[in-house]
Parts: sequence; structure tokens; C-alpha cells
Amino acid sequence: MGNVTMKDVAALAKVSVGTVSMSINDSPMIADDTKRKVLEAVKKLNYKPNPYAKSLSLSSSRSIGLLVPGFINPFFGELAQFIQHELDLRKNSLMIGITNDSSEKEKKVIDGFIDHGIDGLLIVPVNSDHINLNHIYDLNKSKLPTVYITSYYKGFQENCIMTNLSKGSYLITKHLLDKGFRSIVLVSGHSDLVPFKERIEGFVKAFDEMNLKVPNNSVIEASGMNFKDGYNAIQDFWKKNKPEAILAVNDVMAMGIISSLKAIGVRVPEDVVVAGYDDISISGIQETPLSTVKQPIENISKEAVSLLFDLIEGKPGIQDPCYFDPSIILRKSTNRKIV
Amino acid sequence: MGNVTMKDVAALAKVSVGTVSMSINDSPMIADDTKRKVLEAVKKLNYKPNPYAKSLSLSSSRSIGLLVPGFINPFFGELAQFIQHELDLRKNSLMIGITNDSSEKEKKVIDGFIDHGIDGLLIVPVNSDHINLNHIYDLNKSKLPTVYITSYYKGFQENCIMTNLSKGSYLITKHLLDKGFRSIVLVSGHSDLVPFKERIEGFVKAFDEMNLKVPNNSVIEASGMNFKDGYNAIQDFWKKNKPEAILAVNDVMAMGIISSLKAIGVRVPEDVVVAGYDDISISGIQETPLSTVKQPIENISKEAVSLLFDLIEGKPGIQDPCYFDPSIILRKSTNRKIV
DNA sequence: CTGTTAGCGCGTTCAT
DNA sequence: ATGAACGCGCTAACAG
Repeated sequence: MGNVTMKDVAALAKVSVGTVSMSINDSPMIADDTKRKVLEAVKKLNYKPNPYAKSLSLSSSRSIGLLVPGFINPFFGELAQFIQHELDLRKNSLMIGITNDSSEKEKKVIDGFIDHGIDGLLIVPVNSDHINLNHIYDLNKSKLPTVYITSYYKGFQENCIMTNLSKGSYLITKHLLDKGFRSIVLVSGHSDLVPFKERIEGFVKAFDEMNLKVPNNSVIEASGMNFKDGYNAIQDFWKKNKPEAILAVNDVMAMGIISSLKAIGVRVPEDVVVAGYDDISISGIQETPLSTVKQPIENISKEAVSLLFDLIEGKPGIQDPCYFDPSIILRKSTNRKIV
Repeated sequence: MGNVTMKDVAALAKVSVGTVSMSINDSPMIADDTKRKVLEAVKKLNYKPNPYAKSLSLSSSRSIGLLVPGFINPFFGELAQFIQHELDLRKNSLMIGITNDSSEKEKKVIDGFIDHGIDGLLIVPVNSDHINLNHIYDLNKSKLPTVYITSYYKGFQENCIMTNLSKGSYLITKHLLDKGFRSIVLVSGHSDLVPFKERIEGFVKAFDEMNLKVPNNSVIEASGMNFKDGYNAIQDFWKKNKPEAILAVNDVMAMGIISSLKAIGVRVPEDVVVAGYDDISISGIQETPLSTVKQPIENISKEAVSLLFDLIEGKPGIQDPCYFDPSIILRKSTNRKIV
């Protein structure tokens, strides 16, 4: 099956292995006639090039690695899907690694990928309280083509393709302020981390622009980024605070928040309006369809893969993050007139 | 960087390349003293084995391919996560391919995977009206270790690890019947396909067991398996029918169904109860937490990967599907006493 | 235009 | 226990 080699093809086609190789790779130096002869032999023998030998010879495996926190949040699944599609177009394969938002896991996954001979790396940075960047430093030194996607690590902002997160928060906050809401809470993460720092900036900017003071305690740092973290954050918070609006840093947390409110008898949007971030597919079909900030992940995926292949081909790369503009999607969860 | 080779290590350690190779692979024939010397040189030079050469030599890339319909339905993301974890334990990498429930795409992805030299394949079968199995037939002939997961293709039931789908439908249907519901509708897919055929069997069995007649038109064939398909199926259906209960073949469709009902003013569970299938993470934190059938995907993933490695090692394989028992998770969406 | 041959880097005999 | 040499299958440089 898989063990018919070029030699066999060469023998059948009565040419040399070199000729077979060039024919298969459609080299212009081979006569069309010879090519056809070779291709025929290939068909007849059902010859498949040995990928390992090919990789060894070319020093390339035509596969790249993608690191994501995990797939509990469907956002990363959708992202992976777009990236997969882009790689497909380039006849490359995608290796998936899950970091679980842990630096240690991230290091292990990267090491594993390198052991497997990937040509390049796409990284969604880890979000956690305890981030160790030693391996990122090493990675940077190693010159393995790497693109950061949706965010970057402080101090490593080269080759990053992401949403203008600040702008997204700004837009949704401004929308709520324009509607008359004033007591707005942002359920975020550790403010040292880029994705949260940027979102908070946009949030604050919207208030500043209208000469409004950002209310006290209006930024909550949740302990994680999943449903339950949104759920828990609000269970505690609501006892002492009754804001008019709640913003979450992603859609799944927003869903957790809505569930949490519902569980204690608070209605959305009647009693409090809620918005998320990402615009994952399910957001639009929730019972209370979710207003959110749409990250243009299709364009981001396209651009990130394109940049990665530039790097692989030895082209220069970019020094600062390339930001894509988000847009806001207004649905029922924020649809209330304020009195 | 990556271009320090065994030769260099051998030179530094003053041994031959053969000795280096055996030392690295911890061969018992090498003196401990020599090993240490070699390992030291490896450290000092930061030597990494070239994965391409290694693959060529061993005819193995230590990577396996997983085919899924896509990640819009988070179920497959969660499945991928478990599989990834299992492969991790075995120092193998995971390649992801997305079929989009299309046979053509499936064929392309498989070809791509083979071109990249995967050691084995894990396939979630395509669900579509137009299934072409020629490539599956070829795959079967090629002897590439392959395990089917969550379902199988008719005629190819070897090496399949899946949920006892029939039992799941049976359990949830029986639960509703026991509660007194009689007019129950199953929103399913093409009944020729294994996953739907099996679910329908369980559905019918529950009625049979209680000597009840399955109501007419109680199985709807939706055109797809996502939110919108559930949504659409009900929008049409509800005009003419008002069942007491609706079962969906997966959770995201159930969510679409609930949204659909809500949009026309029908309450869940007050006016109609709804249940899904899969028990994805978000199901429990929906506004109306979803009753569902839990597929034991962690065990399924473990077993599937284990079987795949058995096959890779040349062990025999299994002739018939290995079924794992599901359980039902009862939440608010079915929580109503019937009068 | 095509044949010949030398690597690519590692694993693995076969002698010693 | 270790060194020398060959083979894995393919690409590319060189000769003709």
C-alpha cells in the first residue's frame, strides 16, 4: 500500500527517480510527454509520496500548531474552524494544543509541537493570575515563526493579530451611556493582562468622553473566563450592588451572568441589561438574545495565517499588533428604554 | 538552534553517533557512565532530535488525525479536548480536520492527513442526505488504523466507540411517558443514518414497552444539526401541531427549539417541555436549564484512543460497536407536572 | 531535457 | 559496550 516508492514508479515509467520527483512536483523542466508517462505509472501503482522523507528533505512538514485555552468556550472552536479553513487553502495541516489557561501547560504543548516538527505556531495567549513567560522568551529566541492571535503577552507585541478590544468596550459602553444608563459594571479579569487592560481602557474612555465619572467598584475581576465564573461573580456581587447594566468580557460569561440573575429572580433586560463580547454563534439564539461586541475572527484568522506564512517564508513580520475593528450587535439583552 | 545534530553531540561527547542514538533512547546496552556523558553534551548543545528524520527512520510521526463536523456545536469541541488530553498522555499530537458534514470534504481531509503521515485516524461520521462512502471503502482497504467515534457508517461498524444512542432516547422518552406526557415529538435527522435510526428505535421502544402507540408524525427530519435547524423545524411545525413535549437529537438544536418557541410566545416548560441530547457545558447554565441525555464522552474518548493505539500496535480490533451507557440529566426544561 | 548521486538526520545491524 | 556503515524515501545540484 503505502510502501511503493519512487524507485518503483521510475522503473515502471522507464525513467530515473529524479525525473519522477520533478514530474510529480510539476517542474517546468520536464517534457509534458514524460510527465504524463510518470503520472500514469503513479496512478497505476497508487503511489503516495512518503511524507516523512519529503519533510526530511525539505525541512518542512506543512503543518502548523494552534494553541488555545480550550473548547469549553465555543469562541475558540469557531476560531479554530476559520484557521483550519485558511490552512486548508494552503494545503497545510493544523495541530491543536490546549493550554487550559496555564503557562505550564502552554510550555509543554509548545515543546510537544516542536518535537513534532511544526513549521509555525499560532498562539492564543494564556489568561491567568500566574503567568510565567520564560518559555515564551525561549520561543522568541528560537526564531520559530510565531503569530499571536486575539491578544499578546506584555513585552511580546510583535506579530500579533487581534481585535481592537479597547474599541469594542468603548462602543458598547458608549451605547449604554447614550441610552441613559450610568451605573454600569464590567465583569473582567486580572487588569494586568492585556485583554482586560485594553477592555477597561475602552470602558473608561466612554465615560471620560461624556465627562462622566466612572462609578466606584465598577470593574470586577472574575477568577476565570467561563460560564461558572460569570455566574459566581454575580451571585456575590448582587447582594450589595444593583447596577443598571452589566458588561462581560466574553459571551459565555454573559450567559452565566444572565443565568445567575434569573436564578435570583432578576429579569434581563427589564431589571438590568447585560452584554457580552465575541458574538459566538449561540449568542443570537439564546432565550434572551445577547447583545455583544463582534470580534471579526474570520478576518483575524485570515490575516494571522497570512502573516504566519510570510514569516515562514522569511519575510519580516510586524512590530506592533495589527488591530481589527469590532462592531456591536444589539439584541434583546440590552433592549430597554430607561425612564 | 534546531540544526545541531547527533554528529555534533557525538563529537562533543567523544563517542559515535550510534552511541548517542542509543543513549537518548535509553537503551539498556549503554553504560550508565556513557549515557551521562552524552546527556550532558545534549544539554550543553541544546540538541533536539530532528523529528522528520526520526519519522522517516521509524515510519511514525506520533500524530493522529481527528475528523469532526465542525465546532459550531460545542459538543465536538469538548470531545476534541478529551481526545487531545488522551493523546497528550501518549506524547502524540492531534491533527484536526473539519468535514462540515460533507462527504467530499471528508475525503479531502483524509487525503490531506495521509499526505501528512498520520499514524491513525479518529472519525466522527458525516451526517448528511448525500453520503458517498467510496473513500471510506478505500480507507478501509488501506489498513490505516481507524476508529469511528460517536457513530459509524452503515456497513463499517468495526472499531467504533460510541454512546448507546438508542438507550439514551429510550431513557428520556420513558421519563416523559412516566410523567404522563403522551404527545411527544422527536426532532431528528435522516432516518437512514445510524445516529438517527438508533435514537428513533429507543424512542419507539419506550412507547412499545408501555403498550402505547407512537403518535402519528412524531418524528421530524430536520435538514441539519445546528441551532437554526432546530429553530426552523419548529417554526413550521408549531403552526399545525401542539405537542406536549419535544425531544431534540442534540443540545444546540434543543436550544434553537426553545428560542423558536419563545419567539412565538410559547413557554418552556409551562406550555411544552423540551429536552436535548449530549449534555454540553452550556446546557446547564441556560436561562431555562436544559434536560438532556449525557453522552459519556470522557470515557468514549479514552476508549477510542486506547483502541486506536491498539490498532497502531497491530492488535486485532473489535468487530462490533462498543456502546457506552448514557444517563439522563433532568433540569428545568422538562420540569412540569402534567395535570 | 533527463540520469546520477550526494545529502537530509536518525535508527540499527554487524563487527569488534 | 561501542564504533562503523547502511538504509529509510525524497530533493536538488550537477553532468551530460
